[in-house]
Amino acid sequence: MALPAGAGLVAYNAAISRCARAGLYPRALALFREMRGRGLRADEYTLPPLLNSSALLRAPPAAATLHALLLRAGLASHLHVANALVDAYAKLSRPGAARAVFDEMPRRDVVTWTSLLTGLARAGAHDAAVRVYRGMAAAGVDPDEFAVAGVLSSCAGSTMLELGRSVHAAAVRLGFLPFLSVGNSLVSMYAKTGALRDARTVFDAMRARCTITWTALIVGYAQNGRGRQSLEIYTDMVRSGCRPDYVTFIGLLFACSHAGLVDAGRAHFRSMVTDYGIAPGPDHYACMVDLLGRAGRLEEAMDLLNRSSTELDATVWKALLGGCRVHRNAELAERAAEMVWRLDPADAVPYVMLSNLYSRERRWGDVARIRALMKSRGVTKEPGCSWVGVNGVMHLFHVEDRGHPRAAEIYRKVEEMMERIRAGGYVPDTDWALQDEAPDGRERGLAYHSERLAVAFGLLAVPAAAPIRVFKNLRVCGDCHAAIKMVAKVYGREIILRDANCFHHMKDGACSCGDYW
DNA sequence: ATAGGGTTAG
Repeated sequence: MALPAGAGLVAYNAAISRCARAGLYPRALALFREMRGRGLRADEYTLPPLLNSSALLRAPPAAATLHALLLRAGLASHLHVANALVDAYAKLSRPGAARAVFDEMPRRDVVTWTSLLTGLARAGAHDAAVRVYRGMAAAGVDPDEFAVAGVLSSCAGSTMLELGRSVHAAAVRLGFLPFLSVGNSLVSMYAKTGALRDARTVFDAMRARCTITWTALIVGYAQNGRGRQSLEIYTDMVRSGCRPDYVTFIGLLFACSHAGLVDAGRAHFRSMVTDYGIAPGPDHYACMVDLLGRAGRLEEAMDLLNRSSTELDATVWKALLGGCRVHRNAELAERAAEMVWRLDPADAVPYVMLSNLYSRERRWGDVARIRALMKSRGVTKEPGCSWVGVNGVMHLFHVEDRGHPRAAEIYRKVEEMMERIRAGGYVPDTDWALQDEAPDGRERGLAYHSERLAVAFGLLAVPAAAPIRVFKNLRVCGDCHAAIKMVAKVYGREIILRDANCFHHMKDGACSCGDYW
């Protein structure tokens, strides 16, 4: 089929490797079948590019077959083969399998550790990834620039600013700053942990920048409520001769969306296609729908979707659902929810969104109906939790959580907070009571949502001069948003709340998100 | 002839 009849093992290995490098993964696997058909056995040079190809093709069966084959061939203890296997499982989002291979290895090097680390990070297991980074150091393996870039990404993902700073210091010491990947992940880490000024400082100090660097900064500014500056940075990027890519436009449209810049968003969407030849993907449509939906242009959003040529995914419809919720369009919301249910039946978001919408409309019968539907379909919502870092220690809170050692004090602080903001004119909005509920499905009051507990603890434990940095795994509840904004004003504190959607820099009673989230 | 990295909305 491809190689001459007498081709030997070395010729096949070389050909397979070339294909894998060139991104011709199916061809690499086909060559392997051909090779086996001719009675040649894979060796330690054959397997790594094959494992890599099957992982990048998202072909778990192929990877599993290769795994079985290398076990039979006695190649499992070969370092490069085992590393490739760890990485393949990591790329296939199977961190458990990657870990199992890792644990069995008689010898590990920095590549082994880094493969596991990035695999965990990719699966969103950032805490585990950080533990791997520490384990590597404990095992006497020095991190290299790959490991540093990877762990910084996990610092960002788990909002560990202090750890991120210490990794930054280590990177300086080890001379890794000139590596683009390290600079890029530093920019992103600082931006994602709300330390935008530090992100900018790193960015300015970088000797070379690439599309990823600029994109990280654009997204960072947008996430921190500085959408207009994101657009200025984009202008600088283009002026500097750097070409935006698919991801850059996601960030850019996201920035337009968060800043409410409808015209700019439309223009950039067009420019992406006409100036850069990038076909809009579902991600871009989701951003555009978000942008138009926020502005109340739900019809235009639907129109855009109807004219789209790509296959739309659940995120697009969830974005539409978000717009419907804000602009209280129940009819369209139901259609959007139907689409999400079709594409991603296990997702709790449409239920929560619809339930919020109905409860704001005081349609309690529909609220009950949605809740029953969710229950009958066995869909469960991820429990909400918030955390706040004090002296490098994360304090985690759930709804009505009394597990913290200082719980009594924290609850007293919440009471005090509520009293003071009521005096300042805050009125509780009980329509949001359904946003966060205990796992047993019982409705709860608003007073002890996890974000309030975390803010109360922040008031107690964070030095007065420092901002209180609170993180939440889901979107902040609307009532908590209003309450915490007022807390920031009444207590004269800066509160930086990062939720699943964006940053909320709250100061003097205002929020950087512009009250849309 | 072989293995690992950084940016990505909701």
